[in-house]
Amino acid sequence: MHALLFALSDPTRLAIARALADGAEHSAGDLAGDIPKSTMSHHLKILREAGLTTTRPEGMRCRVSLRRAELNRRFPGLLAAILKNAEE
Amino acid sequence: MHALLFALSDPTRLAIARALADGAEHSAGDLAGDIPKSTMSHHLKILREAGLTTTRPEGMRCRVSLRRAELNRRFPGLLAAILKNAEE
DNA sequence: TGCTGTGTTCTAGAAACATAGAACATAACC
DNA sequence: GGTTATGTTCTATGTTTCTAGAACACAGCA
Repeated sequence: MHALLFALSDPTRLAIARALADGAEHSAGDLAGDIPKSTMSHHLKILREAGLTTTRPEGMRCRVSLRRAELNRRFPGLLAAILKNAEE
Repeated sequence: MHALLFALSDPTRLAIARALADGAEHSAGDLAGDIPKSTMSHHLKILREAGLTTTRPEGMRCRVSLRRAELNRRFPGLLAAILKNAEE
C-alpha cells in the first residue's frame, strides 16, 4: 500500500488519477498538459508500478486507464476515498 | 491532502499511525521501538504537520494522539480507509 | 525510404527526504 | 545544585525523487 499512497501523494500524479477516474482510456499525450513527455512518462511509470494504472499500446499511442476493479478488490474503498477527497 | 498521503506512504509513519489508531495517547518513546530518538522526532513532526496527530507535553514526556475527528471532518472516510487497508 | 507523431530510456542537476549522532532544553527527583 | 529521563534541534551523510533535455524505438503514412 505504500507504493499506492506514495504515487498519489504527488500533485501531478493525483491529477492524472483524477483525469482517469471517468473510467475511460486516455492517451499519455492527452493527460500531459504542458508537462514534457519524459516527465509524463516518469509519472505514468510510477502509477503503473504502484498498480494504479494499465498502459495498453494502440498503434502510435498509449491507452492509459485506472485499474479500479483490481484496486478495489485489493484495497476496498481506498481509491474511492482518495478520489472523492481530491475533488475540490 | 498531498501531505497526508505522503506522510502515510512511509512504512514507519504508517506503523505509528496504526499504533495510535486505538484512540489512546501514546508517548513518543513508547511508539519508537529501536528507532533513534531524533529519527522518531522527525517522523512525528511530519505526521503533526500533515495534521494527522497532536502532541501534548505532559511532564517529561509527549502525549501523541491521532486527530481522528478533525481528519474525518476534512477528509471523510479517508483515514478509516487507509487504516483499514493497512491491517495485515 | 524519408518524415512525422507518440512514448520510452538515458543522463544529469537540483531539491527533498531518511537516518542518526551530538548538543541542547526541560521536567522530575535526589 | 546534580542527575536522570524524554524530546527537540542542529548538523552531516547518503539516498531518492523530480524535472527535463537528448537520443532512441516504433507505428503510420506519403
